[in-house]
Amino acid sequence: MEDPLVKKLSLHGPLSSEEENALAEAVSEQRDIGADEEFISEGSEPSYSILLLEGFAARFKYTADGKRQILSVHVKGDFVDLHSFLLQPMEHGVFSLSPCTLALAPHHRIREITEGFPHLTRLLWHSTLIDGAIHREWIVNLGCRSAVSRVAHFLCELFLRLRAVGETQGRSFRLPITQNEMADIAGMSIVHLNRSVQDLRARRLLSWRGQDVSIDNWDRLSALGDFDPNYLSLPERLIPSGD
Amino acid sequence: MEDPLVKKLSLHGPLSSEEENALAEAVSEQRDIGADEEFISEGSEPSYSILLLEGFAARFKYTADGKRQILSVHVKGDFVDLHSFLLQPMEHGVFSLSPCTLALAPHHRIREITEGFPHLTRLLWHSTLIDGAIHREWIVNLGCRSAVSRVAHFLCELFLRLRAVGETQGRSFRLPITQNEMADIAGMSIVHLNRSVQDLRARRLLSWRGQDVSIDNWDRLSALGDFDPNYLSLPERLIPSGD
DNA sequence: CGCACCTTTGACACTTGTCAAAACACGTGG
DNA sequence: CCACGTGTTTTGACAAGTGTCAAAGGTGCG
Repeated sequence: MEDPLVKKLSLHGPLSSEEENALAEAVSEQRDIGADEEFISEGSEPSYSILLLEGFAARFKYTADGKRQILSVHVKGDFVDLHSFLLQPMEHGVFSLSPCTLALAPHHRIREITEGFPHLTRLLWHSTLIDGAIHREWIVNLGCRSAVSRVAHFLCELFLRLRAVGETQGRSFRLPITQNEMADIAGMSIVHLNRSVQDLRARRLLSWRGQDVSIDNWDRLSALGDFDPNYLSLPERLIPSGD
Repeated sequence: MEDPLVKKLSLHGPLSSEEENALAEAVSEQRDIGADEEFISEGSEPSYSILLLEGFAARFKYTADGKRQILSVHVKGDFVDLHSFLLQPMEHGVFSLSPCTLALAPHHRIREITEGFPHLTRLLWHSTLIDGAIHREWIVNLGCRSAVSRVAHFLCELFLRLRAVGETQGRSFRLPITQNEMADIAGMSIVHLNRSVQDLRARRLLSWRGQDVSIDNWDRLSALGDFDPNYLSLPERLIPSGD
């Protein structure tokens, strides 16, 4: 199937046709939205989880003094809030970084999966665990690494995750986020982020103009970002070697 | 029952006696260890998950240049690595902050639960989702908050989590961690951490001598730490009001 | 063509890290 | 019971990293 969710879950083992059906039936309606729309709000209690079919989205949270932290960035095939099935109310919001196509998976359908499809349930659970592993890596990123390293690390991560869903061309990909948003990802001011990006350009590790990012030297960029892809649980073949 | 896991999972709804039995049978052997032992290593592929029956433990990860980040702190009743059931190999280590009593839950037993006990499966899944919510809050902590706030926030969190398992006395609790470890939690140097703690003391929000912590003014400490307990999914009655 | 938003620059303040040493606490052996 | 040694906490002085403010350039779209 061309279903991006099926494609993603079966990365870690094949699905039976009953399971594929159950997944297909889990998704009810589909919705298109523009860029920069907050489509899930902190404090809400959604009755469905949202799967990203197209575009980029991000989880976020504001502090009392108005600073925004981006908690995760999501791409095609990601559930942006599968955890809302069991964890209510939402303790963060979700907004679109670009125009997006969303698919809604009502919680009662997911519940039915947990009642009748143990293997599929484990796969869904697994996908939330990878979320957790990525969170942990971000904690290291924010807690231990310098500004330039944080940016490098994030770009390496996103490159691989986009590659896993076929959204890269060679060492390039489309990244529809502003430097303001990137600053909220990397936990720094926009001015300092800008200087960090320029640093990466000056080192000839990266090109980034508008929405087009190109990694000019994977080995040095990933070394600078202290990037070890293990936490993403991706197949070996997706990880660049050499260059 | 006095089983801390049962106690914790049933915070979010009662367990049937079949479910309690299945849980009791999921735990095979029990083990005591000393302080400061790395009992799960990064890269290992454990065949069981570990439940903390007594003591304090922490997940951690080292960067290439030797900095350690603590990813989470665990207390009585926590699974320190339930995710290792589905996520292998470990992308972080786990070590004891104090002497601990551990219970081992072989993965094949957990798998049996997922085959026959959907409700219990959802509860276990739920507990890993709370882990994720805590990770997200730590991301905000490291990304957005000042040094003093980060420390205040962590202490508020731990106080409530300890309270939920009956490990507090009034506004006090035992915290068997060194300032070195606290620095690796809050993502800062030990010197700066020490000055932040002294700042909290000078403001009369906190007493912390040796392993004894006492929160002297909950309202002001939680305000300073920008602490909103929602993400912990704890019952309302555990949250202090006034003072 | 002009407006709105995004990126880039410069100057400066402030937070946090580093290094090195002193003070303190605690457990062990004499 | 005291002396000693090890690890932890605390200090001081200074360096480095990052944030803030304000303004100038760019870019793309209506």
